[in-house]
Amino acid sequence: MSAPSAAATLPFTGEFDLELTLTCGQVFHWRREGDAWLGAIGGAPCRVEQHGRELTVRGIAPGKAAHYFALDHPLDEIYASFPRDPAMAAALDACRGLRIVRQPWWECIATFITSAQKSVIHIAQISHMLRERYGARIECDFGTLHAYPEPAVIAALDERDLRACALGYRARHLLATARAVASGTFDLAEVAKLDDAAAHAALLRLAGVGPKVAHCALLFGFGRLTSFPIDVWIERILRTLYFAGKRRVTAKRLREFGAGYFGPFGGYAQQYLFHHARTTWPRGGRPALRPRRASRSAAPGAKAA
DNA sequence: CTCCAGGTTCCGG
DNA sequence: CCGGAACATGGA
Repeated sequence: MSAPSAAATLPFTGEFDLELTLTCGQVFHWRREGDAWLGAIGGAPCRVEQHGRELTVRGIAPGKAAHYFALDHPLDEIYASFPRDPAMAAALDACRGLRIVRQPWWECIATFITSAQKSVIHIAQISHMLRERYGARIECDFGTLHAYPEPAVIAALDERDLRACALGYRARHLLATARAVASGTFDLAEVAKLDDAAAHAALLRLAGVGPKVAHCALLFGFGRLTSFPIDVWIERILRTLYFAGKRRVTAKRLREFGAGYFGPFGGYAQQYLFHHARTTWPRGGRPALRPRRASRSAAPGAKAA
């Protein structure tokens, strides 16, 4: 029952960079096929393609795609809210058009539980393996996709099944959280009703969800754009660029700084800083002493409005 | 081989 | 509240 899907054009105001949005480390299952990107949005298939300001989607209702890609986020206002400092300016310059998408709650939480101490590419491998083995198959005219496995499906598995997906010690956490959600002991819809602080506190009750993963879930799943996840990269960035020379900067201090300095859209600022550093700093992490000047500065402006 | 990866949990000061 | 150790696995 896969009728050829019609292509729809998604209008958007401001800037949008599809590739950046899908490869910046907020979501891990999209795959490139030629000029297009294929991925499931919840249980719906999506094929999306961008050529400049022309954004076309197939397989899913245009409105749902627009919501997922957060084409309504006011990027101009968001950028204007960023602090004006050299590090932020460089990150913004490198990441214009990156949007924080609205991931389904469960798959966002589950994915970030599996992300602990894993590289971005490995997180993607785990996500694909879980989807292919246990997720619902989605047949469509541009191929076969896989939804993220429902809580009840994972809840019914054995821990060894999950370890076979390269989850390591995270298997126990994902299993326990899946069971809590599947049984109704933990209600994600209730979390969505809470304010940021209460929602964060509630998520901490889930196995494998600590402060960082809870912030990722709030930012990438629940649309709480102020959430400021602090991972190893952000910690390096803050210590190196914002607390240079200061010794014994406590984790608490970094949290407070991150939650305040970057403003009401701190989550956006965080993602821009994260992606910029991760793609320009050497692995293991310090900025190049002589930051390589952007050799070609023409590209970013070309597709921008 | 060693080091590191979008951390969390548990345990002693 | 803070610092350390254990926890799995694969890529660079």
